Amino acid sequence: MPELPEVEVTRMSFAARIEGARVLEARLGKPLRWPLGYPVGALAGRTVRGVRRRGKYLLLDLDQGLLLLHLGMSGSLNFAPALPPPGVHDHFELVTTQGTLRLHDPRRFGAVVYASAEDDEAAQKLLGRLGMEPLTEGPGGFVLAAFQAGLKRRQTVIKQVLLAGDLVVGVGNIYASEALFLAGIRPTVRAAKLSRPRAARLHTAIREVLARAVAKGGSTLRDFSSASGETGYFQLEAMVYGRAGQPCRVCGTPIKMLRQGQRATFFCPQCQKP
DNA sequence: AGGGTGACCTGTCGGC
DNA sequence: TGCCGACAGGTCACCC
Repeated sequence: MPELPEVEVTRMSFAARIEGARVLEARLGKPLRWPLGYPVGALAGRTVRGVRRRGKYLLLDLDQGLLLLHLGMSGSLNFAPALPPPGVHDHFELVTTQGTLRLHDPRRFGAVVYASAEDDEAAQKLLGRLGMEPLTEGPGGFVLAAFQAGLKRRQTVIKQVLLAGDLVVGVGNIYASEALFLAGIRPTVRAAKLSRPRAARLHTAIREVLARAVAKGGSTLRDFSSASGETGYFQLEAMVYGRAGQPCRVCGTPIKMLRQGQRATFFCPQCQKP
């Protein structure tokens, strides 16, 4: 479910409400992708300073240390003054003075990891290799020249480079197909072979696709709901994702599907040039 | 070091 | 209706 837009929408839906809250109790359910790396009981008494996002990770800053949350493939967060009793797929809970934050994650590819600081080993193991933030402007953000240079270095197919997350973060399987469509680039082109203008168009397309999805409230196709429980955001009309065999919304040519690294890729053979 | 593959885990959907 | 395989939004450890 979550790519960058869904994670960002989730963040915005509870960041202000949890800020300043004191942790009363923390609970773990079934194991997630990694252990918390800290005694869960020791989180009681901490104060939540705020919630940031890095790639698809949410960083819950505490007055001492921080929690890194990842939603994996199937995770979602809920934050409310009171929640119903936890279900079988609720695997982490932070009860605070301002409400309870709960992670629901059937597949358990998600994670909650404690780090004493953002630059400590536990945090850097997860954040250390992440690429540029696509929605951040200026130095330290999604710098066009750095993106173009990064692409030049990669012999792999462009779709895989976008998914890898070490050049630019947050582009998942759906938005990778969508961004490449918007840029008119065939997903099978070798990254290094993209001309500078085409790379620039892709740079713009990535920002547009992600920003639009954030503005629409996180639009990934199925069952996304923000941490305030708002659901039903299916507005993103996918141009290509999941539309194999259907006519391209621009030119009418049937959309094609192929598999790259065991993941489905969709493209328009007419609009997207090799 | 970059690139490719399998692994993690559960739910859902389509076909027989 | 029941069963079974394919597939799903992510990413890492591991090989070459």
